Amino acid sequence: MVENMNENHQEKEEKKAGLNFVQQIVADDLKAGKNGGRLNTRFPPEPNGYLHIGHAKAICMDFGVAEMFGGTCNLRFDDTNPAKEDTEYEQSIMRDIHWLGYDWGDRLYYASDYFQKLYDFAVSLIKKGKAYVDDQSAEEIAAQKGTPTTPGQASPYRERSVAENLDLFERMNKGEFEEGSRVLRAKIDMASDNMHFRDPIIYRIIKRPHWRTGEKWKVYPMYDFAHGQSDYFEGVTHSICTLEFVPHRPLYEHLVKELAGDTASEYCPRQIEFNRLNLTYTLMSKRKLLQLVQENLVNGWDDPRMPTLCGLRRRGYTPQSIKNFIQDIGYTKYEALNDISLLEHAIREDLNTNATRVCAVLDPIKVVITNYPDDKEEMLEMDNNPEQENADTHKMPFSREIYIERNDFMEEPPKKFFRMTPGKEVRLKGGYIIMCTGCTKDAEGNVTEIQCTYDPDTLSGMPGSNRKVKGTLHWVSARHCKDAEIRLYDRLFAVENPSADTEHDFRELLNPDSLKVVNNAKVEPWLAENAKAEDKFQFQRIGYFCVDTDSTAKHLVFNRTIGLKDSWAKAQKK
RNA sequence: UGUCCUGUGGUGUAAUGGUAGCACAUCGGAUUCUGGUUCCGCUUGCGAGGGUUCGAAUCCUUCCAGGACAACCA
Repeated sequence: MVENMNENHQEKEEKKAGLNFVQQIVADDLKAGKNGGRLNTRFPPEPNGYLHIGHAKAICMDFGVAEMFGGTCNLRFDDTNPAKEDTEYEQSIMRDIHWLGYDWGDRLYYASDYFQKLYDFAVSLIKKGKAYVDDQSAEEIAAQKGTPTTPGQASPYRERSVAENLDLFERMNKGEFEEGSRVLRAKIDMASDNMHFRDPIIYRIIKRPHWRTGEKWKVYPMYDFAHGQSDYFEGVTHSICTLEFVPHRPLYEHLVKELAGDTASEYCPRQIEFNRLNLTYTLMSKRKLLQLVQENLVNGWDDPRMPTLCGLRRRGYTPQSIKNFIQDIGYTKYEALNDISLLEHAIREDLNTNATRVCAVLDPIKVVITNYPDDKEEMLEMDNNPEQENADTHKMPFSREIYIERNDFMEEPPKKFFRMTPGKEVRLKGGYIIMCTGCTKDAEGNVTEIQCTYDPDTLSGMPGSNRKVKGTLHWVSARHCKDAEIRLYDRLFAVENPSADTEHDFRELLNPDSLKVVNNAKVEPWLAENAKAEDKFQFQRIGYFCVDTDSTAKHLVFNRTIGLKDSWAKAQKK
């Protein structure tokens, strides 16, 4: 009995220890019965751009914590700025969330659905003398705001009468005034230590149709006047966001309390902030990513070099690898810079167990097996995946002439070169052991062809194949192979932390070698029939590759997701 | 020089007053029909000082360092 209790106690301790700080807060709130013991989170993107891996971190938190504790998660489009938003982004956001494997069910919301309620709330604040219309320009208002160390000054319009404020705000929304000529401000405290309390602007005029509400509104609420209230309207209990909103939290709470009034003790949403995702050799700034797209420095939002979810998808990243990576880096309040090798490890790990093995030669050189009959061909059995117990096999043709990788041959090799060189044997993956007998060179001394002989008793699977041979090469049959275009992607930026470099424009820091196109690669013929867009393969001894959306049976296109680790290349660099 | 937040190996992250652990990276070695995978091992850490305590990464305090905040963006 005592032992049991100890075990139970330990289990609880361990469970708590495994939770990140947000999950612990949620667990504590649930245990304390806050908000009736409910858990409701929300993921609130503004539909003004494509989601990137930083958003994936938020999605995994918002949907993940709801999943973990049996709560629900709303998808709410924070569409309070018609100047920047569009349904194109809305659609891509929904697709990417689904791709990651999360679903909001029937809990799809839009801040624009609350425009009337928010307007009414603003009117009620005016009536209570807690909001006023300011006729000053943006510059004047900014000048009066003070600095973090010096208090602000009151606007000359701060003490306008309720009647005048009501009248002006109504007319602002009728379109009687130009954009920028008037704003509605909450009257709070121009001397507050928190800049967000110095009479924040809560409504501005935007005379542009909203993608959902059309011409109905001429005034639109600011983030601070929409977010907390939207959470409140939806019954959100935990409003989880990133660290830059920490200084907004007091205002969030201030306005929610104002809205809830006496009922705030029964239900009140709570904002919790975690660190955003920063990755080496890339950027998360939506503005800068947009610039790369607009200036054609990359080929669109889904360029495989982009940290966007559609880019990562096209690059060959799997949802599971992204989730695993996010799990690995964790959630804290420390603004970390995560090494991209963690992401690379996550996708290698996933693809190692799941990607089908094939042969592809990126830089082909012809090898003639001089003692193999010209009219003969064999279909060899190739393992699809040695990491899986019951993986299938597929056939690959072998014939007298094959291609191997140019750098798998050296006439005068360095030490520990376990590849093809005159007088030495190597094994052809899944095929015969062959011995190099010589090579042909052109006038400049470049090798144009290699000659070998094969040992007929050494086909894979036959008893004679058990001989120890140091090197194993990938290859394709010259007569049967297909041409392919291979896009070799590398890190987008040449420097570890492009955001930290204040001396250079970020565009100067791009990696000039982030894309290399190989047009004359040779791949085994099985791929021509079996490679569909987004399929993932391991090109043996090279790396992981994904069929591009541009690919067709006639013109195969593969994207390199990530290379295999290469300890030989690494050793050569030393 | 205001308010708030944050400092644990190279990077990221555990620890909930009780042996500083894990992952990635690095470097060795073993295995291997992928120089991959797998396996084994090494190196490297609590920002600094003071205090409370039998005992401090953890609590208090001072200092140091980094970051956020002054959009009619979210």
